Amino acid sequence: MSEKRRIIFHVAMDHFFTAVEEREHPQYKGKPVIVGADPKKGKGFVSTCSYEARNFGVRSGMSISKAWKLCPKAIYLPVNYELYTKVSDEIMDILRKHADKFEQLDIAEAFLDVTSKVKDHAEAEALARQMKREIYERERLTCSISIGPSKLVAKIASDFKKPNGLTVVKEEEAKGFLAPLPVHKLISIGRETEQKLKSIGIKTIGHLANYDPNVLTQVLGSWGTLLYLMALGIDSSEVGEKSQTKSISREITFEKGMSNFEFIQKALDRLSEEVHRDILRQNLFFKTVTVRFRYENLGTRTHSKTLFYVTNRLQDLKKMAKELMRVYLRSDNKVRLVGVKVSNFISTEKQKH
DNA sequence: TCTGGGGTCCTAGGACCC
DNA sequence: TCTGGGGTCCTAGGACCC
Repeated sequence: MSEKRRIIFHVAMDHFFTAVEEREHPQYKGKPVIVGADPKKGKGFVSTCSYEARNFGVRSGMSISKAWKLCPKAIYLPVNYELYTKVSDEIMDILRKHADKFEQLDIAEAFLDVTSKVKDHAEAEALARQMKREIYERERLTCSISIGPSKLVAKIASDFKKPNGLTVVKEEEAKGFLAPLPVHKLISIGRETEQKLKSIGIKTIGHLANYDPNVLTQVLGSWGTLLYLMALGIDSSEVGEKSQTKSISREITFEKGMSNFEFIQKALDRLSEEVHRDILRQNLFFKTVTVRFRYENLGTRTHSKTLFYVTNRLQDLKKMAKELMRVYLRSDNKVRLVGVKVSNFISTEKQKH
């Protein structure tokens, strides 16, 4: 008996933040809209931009000052997370009810396993269209859906037709579909790995798929094998709800390097308070505290300490952060960034047992 | 080219236990 | 005391993602 082929959807809302803003303010439609940091302050990033803004060369992730240079006439808006989260929750509810298994990736993206809901690709396409229709009717927003045999293929395919796109890649087409694409399209291949692969002559996913996996392992360590499988389109990872929170952190970058001990201490206190609020909200108890310093000349250092008990108390967090700072902070170098992180959680759920 | 901030996962050595 | 092997936890750093 052969395993039933999986049918996986990747759903991505089209330029989500600006689309919501345009819906709320119809007068913005057809104009370049940029959601992100305040360009007057010159610091920070473009979070999302409309297609009209993209025509000026603006991209998400770009520094806001660069966006300002490219398109000073654009409508610049701050990020209204509360609103976007509310809209996102509604959309995710629509998607969830069509899926056997559901996994939200971020505020605007999700994976669905719909294997038992459809009997072939024609039905899968019809389902995708129906979902698009429901989302549009309820929220007046469009999305792009890609259908694939795995999360890997569906996610990569979602770049192909945007906005309001629908892309299908069948299992037998997966290898050929991936082959001509550059390796960085594979998730977890960034700058570093791309360079390493380039140095042994690998530029496309097809090159990777035809390479000797032994050599890949020598160059990249144990996950060379994993990459090789990905290049062949093989990905058996399941669609599933996100696992529990592993860490909570806050950090802040100063305008200039600081050496004033008290100033840094105060910043750490404030960050600890913010982290603590999150801990209470999520009902978590932590064991490990990490502080992070970015120095002007030394790069970034992290220092952590693990308690032999769990706690959720602000005073414990502040005390540990302060201790780590006392022991490790280099007084001979100016600090550009400080951060506080807690991890090693025990949830209250588990504690009941 | 390092612009910010929030995460996840992996590696590797050392401590410690059996 | 170091002879092996295996496992887990702690700490630090790095790559990568959105």
